[in-house]
Amino acid sequence: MTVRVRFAPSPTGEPHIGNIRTVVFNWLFARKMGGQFILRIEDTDRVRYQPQSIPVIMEGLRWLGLDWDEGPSLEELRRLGVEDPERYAVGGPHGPYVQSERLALYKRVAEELIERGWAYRCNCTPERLEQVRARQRARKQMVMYDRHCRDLPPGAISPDEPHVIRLKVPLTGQTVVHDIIKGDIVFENAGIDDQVLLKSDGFPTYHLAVVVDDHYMKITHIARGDDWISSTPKRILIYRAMGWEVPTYCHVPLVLGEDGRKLSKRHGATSITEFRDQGYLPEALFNFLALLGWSPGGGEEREIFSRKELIERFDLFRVNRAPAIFSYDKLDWMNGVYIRKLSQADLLERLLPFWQRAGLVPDPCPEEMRERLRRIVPLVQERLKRLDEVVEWTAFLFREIEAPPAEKLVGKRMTPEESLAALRQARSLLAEVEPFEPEAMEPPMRALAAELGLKAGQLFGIVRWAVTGQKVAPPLFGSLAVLGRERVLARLDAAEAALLTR
RNA sequence: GCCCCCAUCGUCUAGUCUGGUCUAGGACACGGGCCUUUCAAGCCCGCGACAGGGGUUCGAAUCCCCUUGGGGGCACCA
Repeated sequence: MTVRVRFAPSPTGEPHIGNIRTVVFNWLFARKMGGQFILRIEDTDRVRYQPQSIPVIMEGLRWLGLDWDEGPSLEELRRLGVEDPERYAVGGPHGPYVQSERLALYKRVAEELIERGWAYRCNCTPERLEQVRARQRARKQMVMYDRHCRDLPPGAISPDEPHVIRLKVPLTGQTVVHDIIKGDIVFENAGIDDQVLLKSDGFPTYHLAVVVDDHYMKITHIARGDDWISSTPKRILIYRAMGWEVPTYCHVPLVLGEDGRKLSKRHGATSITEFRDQGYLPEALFNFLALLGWSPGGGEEREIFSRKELIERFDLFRVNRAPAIFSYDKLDWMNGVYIRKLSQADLLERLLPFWQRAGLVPDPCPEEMRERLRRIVPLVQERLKRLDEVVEWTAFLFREIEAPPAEKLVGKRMTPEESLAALRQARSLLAEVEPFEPEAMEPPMRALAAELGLKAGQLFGIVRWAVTGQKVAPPLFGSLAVLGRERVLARLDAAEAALLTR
């Protein structure tokens, strides 16, 4: 039997990185087992429905390299109003892959459940239900439906009047969830609510839709967050009632924020889009996510794995039982590792949009500008943890700077007069040196420092402040060369003036 | 309130199933040093954990029980 897993997002907003981590596990498992990974859109919540989030979800998956083998077809995406539907259309033999297109199927199953004695119609008003719950809360009882309509005679509620269909959960006995990560989990049926399966608007609830779709789409393994554990028995009951085979459950622990609480906005980036816009590389994020709650074991002490290596090593059964905290620090480190591994040409392409968005480089980028960028890349490559940092590292190379305050132009353990003299000497040296390249500049500049009785760092520090306007900057001579002699001399002159008028 | 899950350095984890090789290994972060034109990168060193208590056993991080702590769920949301 071939392994089939799915990601079934609800289009109610941007996918959360914790869910994406679970998607990574699903995808890895499918690829490892030579199975299929299916994308299904669960748009049964018409209240929270946000159609724009559908392409955002798909774009995020694409960006992270999580390709799906079956998913919404061209026609389905068109009907959803997705822009550029050709880009995401996949289709497949078990469609439609959008739940709002499968309503007749859910209704049929719900009616069959009634016929089989496993469900019943209920026309309790939301007001009454709220009263029941309030009373239960006040008495500190378990909050659940009081089964008011459960034993009404058949036909008491007409199929034509507004009503919902509820699951008729056995009053006694136990339901066991066999979970490959947690083991067997036993639930008393008496504690399971008579869940609504079909809403009065004709849409199914998640519990019905997910079972029906997983069954007809032949899903074999369900790996999802363990916040779903307590509702799993309801679904097992539906499988049994319909005589369907129950898939294998793998409840993976949640991803928490750095304060140990459920990861949310206040912890930092939580959606794929944000991670992309902050300059995380998809391959780094993928590597990091794969290792969040799972590790290859076997004495393996590496942390950096290619996509191929992760597929080879991945094992759903080895996923950790305890929840993991998302560490932005470690992700930053790993992203830096991946940035350093990039070829200069590749890094340039990835940096370009960040420069352009900051308005430092025009879009499209002219060829002579590209030539300059090629010389900048090696200056910053080993300093970046995130691509967006390139803007602050290199802005001084693109824009005019303000002359730094005089006190910054005084070298360590030097007087203003000594600094001024050093600046002038450096200026005349840099005015003459030929060619205006690091290899030609550095030796005479070092000689100059020695001549003035200065450490190289003292002299270079003054020039750095004068030319970059910053204490910290990319390597000095590489920066000077990129800037060009003319602008360097102008900035040195401005610095000299600042020092004189202090 | 009820139900469920979980528990190794601050964090991610190896080791747990198949007790001894664990005076518990690696990585991030942190502290120190080397290198060095700043910052990085790199290299070296250091700090740092089996939640607590009972068992079982010759022997427990590993098996069992209790306590504590953390997390999740209890909708005509997913």
